[in-house]
Amino acid sequence: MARPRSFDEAVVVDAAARCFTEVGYAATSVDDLVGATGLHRGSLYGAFGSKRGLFLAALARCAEPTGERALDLLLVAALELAPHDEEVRTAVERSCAALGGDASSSLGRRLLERARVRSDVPDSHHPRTRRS
Amino acid sequence: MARPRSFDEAVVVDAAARCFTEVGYAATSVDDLVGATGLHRGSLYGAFGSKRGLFLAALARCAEPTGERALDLLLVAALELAPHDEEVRTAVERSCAALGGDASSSLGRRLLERARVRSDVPDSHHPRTRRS
DNA sequence: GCCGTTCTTGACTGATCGGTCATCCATGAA
DNA sequence: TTCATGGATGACCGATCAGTCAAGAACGGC
Repeated sequence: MARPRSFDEAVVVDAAARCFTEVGYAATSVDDLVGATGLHRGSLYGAFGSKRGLFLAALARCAEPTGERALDLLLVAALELAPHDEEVRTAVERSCAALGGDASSSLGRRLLERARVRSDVPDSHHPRTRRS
Repeated sequence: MARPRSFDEAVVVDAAARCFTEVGYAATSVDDLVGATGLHRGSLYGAFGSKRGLFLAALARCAEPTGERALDLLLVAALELAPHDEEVRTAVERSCAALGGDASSSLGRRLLERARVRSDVPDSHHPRTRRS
């Protein structure tokens, strides 16, 4: 009994995740999320409680981080929220464990790739090394 | 001729950098910067033009990134601004070059350290490995 | 039909945002 | 002593922020 939800939670959370990864957590406004998800503020708050709640939902969906987007969300979580948010920190820890021992280098590589910074010497470890 | 500056620009920029690294760029308000630097808004804007200008000044001071704080500022720059800000991207690139070929792993390691995420298995690669 | 429950809608709030500006003040030159 | 210059001050601005809520709508049960 009661009115059913008119949206697919997974689709909404994915749209939100796209926002968060695009410009970061703090720079994403609830109006942005409203626009991206198609939901109205009330529904968004009814379903997720807060901007942070929606972010946590998105983060929970990359417990097994696969693909760039998941890695980007992990970056945002680790840099913007984890240092001052225990719950986010725990979620990040879990995702990193799933990434294996080289989590930090995967994240570092993706960080610079996302920033479009060319600094990772692609196939040699020393600038000195010459390749034909 | 004219009134001399009453503040040391280096000190002000360092104080600002501390803010930015503490909570990130977007989450740092100009009021925070006013509080941390001791300057008034007008002076801050007179000297640096904008919040972004102050950030750029801070970033320029870690062209040779030494220490955690410089690395943290680099992280913030790379994640929050570089993807959509050409000038920041260039500055990050320069600093990364100074970091050498393992810039991405240094940043990745520091990212998780700062987030207080224990995921870098310190002296074994597999969780299976037992330690006495 | 009617009711209880849950979801939807969007107007609304007070707080805070980055940035501006008129006014005042300290200085060195004349 | 007067003046031009540029820094200091803090009140002020419109825009935007995250979050709330009263009203209406869609359902299942009866």
